[in-house]
Amino acid sequence: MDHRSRIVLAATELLEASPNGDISTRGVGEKAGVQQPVIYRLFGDKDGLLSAVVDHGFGEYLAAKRAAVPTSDPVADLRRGWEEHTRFALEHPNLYRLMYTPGLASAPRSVGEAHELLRSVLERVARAGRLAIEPDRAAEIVISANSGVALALLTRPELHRSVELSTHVREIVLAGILTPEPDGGTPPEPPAVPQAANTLAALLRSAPPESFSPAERELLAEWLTRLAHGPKP
Amino acid sequence: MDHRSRIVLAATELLEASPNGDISTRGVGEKAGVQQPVIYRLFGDKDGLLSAVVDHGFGEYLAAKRAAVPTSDPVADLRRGWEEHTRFALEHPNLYRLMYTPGLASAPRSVGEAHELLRSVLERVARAGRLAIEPDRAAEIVISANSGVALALLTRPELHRSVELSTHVREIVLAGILTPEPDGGTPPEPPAVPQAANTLAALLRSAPPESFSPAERELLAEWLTRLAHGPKP
DNA sequence: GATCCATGTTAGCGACGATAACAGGTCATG
DNA sequence: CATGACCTGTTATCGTCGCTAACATGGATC
Repeated sequence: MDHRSRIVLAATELLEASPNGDISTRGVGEKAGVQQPVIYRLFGDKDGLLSAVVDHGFGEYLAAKRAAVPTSDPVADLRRGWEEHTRFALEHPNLYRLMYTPGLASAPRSVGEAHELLRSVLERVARAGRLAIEPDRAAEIVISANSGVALALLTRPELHRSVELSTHVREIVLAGILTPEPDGGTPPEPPAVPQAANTLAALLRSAPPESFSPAERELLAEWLTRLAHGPKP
Repeated sequence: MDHRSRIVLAATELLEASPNGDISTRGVGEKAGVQQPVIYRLFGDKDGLLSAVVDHGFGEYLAAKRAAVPTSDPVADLRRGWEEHTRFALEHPNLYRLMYTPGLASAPRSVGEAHELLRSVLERVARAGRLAIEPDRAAEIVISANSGVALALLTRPELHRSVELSTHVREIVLAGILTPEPDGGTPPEPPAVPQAANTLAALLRSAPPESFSPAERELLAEWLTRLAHGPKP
């Protein structure tokens, strides 16, 4: 196998296994069976190596995404792309941090490609008459929100890496950039129960009703939370 | 001045002036007129020093924010908080990256405080009847989107650090978590507990929640009528 | 006055990113 | 065939980093 490939592979494995998200060129050289200065001859400096690692790992993800994209429903493609983005971040946290966090001098090529891919999907959405704003701006909005959610899930483990938050933000953002779905008849009135339950819950939190025992208050709060979450769960 | 304060101050200045967002304990010691091991005696390790720096810088920002918050319009407060958050990130990129990027072992105290502050604003929004979802979830959504936009502005300078993108995403997110504005001549009367309970009770009568057993529904209805009758039992 | 603890200093360890200087091999050109 | 340019890899080393052990000092406590 190529020296370059062996180095990138070793660096990738070390990076994925690294607890602090960093690697050392010496460690990479040892694992790849190569002396350290070879890395500097091939990649220039450590940033070059990391860029190559990102391009390698994210390139595979991009290839898979590019191969599966052409559905007849561009909005569904957009939703799937968002979810895959989030999943990739959770599965490769160190790699993802290198891509969507300031610090790396030269932004890897893959990030630009991902942006381009998203823009092409949004172009198709626009051609289907479903996009309310220009695709460039929409791409920036989607990327910002999606990477924000992904980084938040990585940074704060108390969110228990739930994907719910990701889909929730996704739907909010899509509702903000898409035109209303052309489904037949009357547009479905948003259910008022969750909002009413939510308002009452907030009021009760600020002024606990004295006519209720603590246990009653707790049970009532639980029920209101359930109602605020909507009819499905 | 205190040794500790001098060190934090020197570290802050070095961090703000650092091109790669990193500092060295030796440089901090030299600038503060203090030997290097003093830093380790006072802060434990480098992460401790950086946490202290973040708590110092962001603490001032939080204090200013906390002092100015209590407006009568919580939604306006929410908008202003978003914009201040974005502005802080653009003005202190290195500090901001330490806070909202995975890597620091112990998340600084300030981040939790900021989250708490946002949640209290959202509680007020909910009590005004303007929040469509529960405040905890809303806080996670707002933080994710806001930090996502801020980090995107920092990471990709081709967005020319425009604040337009920030306000655009802000309005999309707010539209997704707020109830439609009660536009019209009447001032937005904040609903009281009896009224909110009455509204919810009526809604539940017209659409009984399937996730509740008949007995639960009945007890909930009783409680809501009790709340609708006012504080006197 | 002896003791102890908090604080500060000196010196140094091991690991890091990066580079200079050199060695071998390939290949086109004379 | 011989020679020099060139690509590739090695050895050795530099300066810096985070961090710590060992020692020194000063003031409070009993």
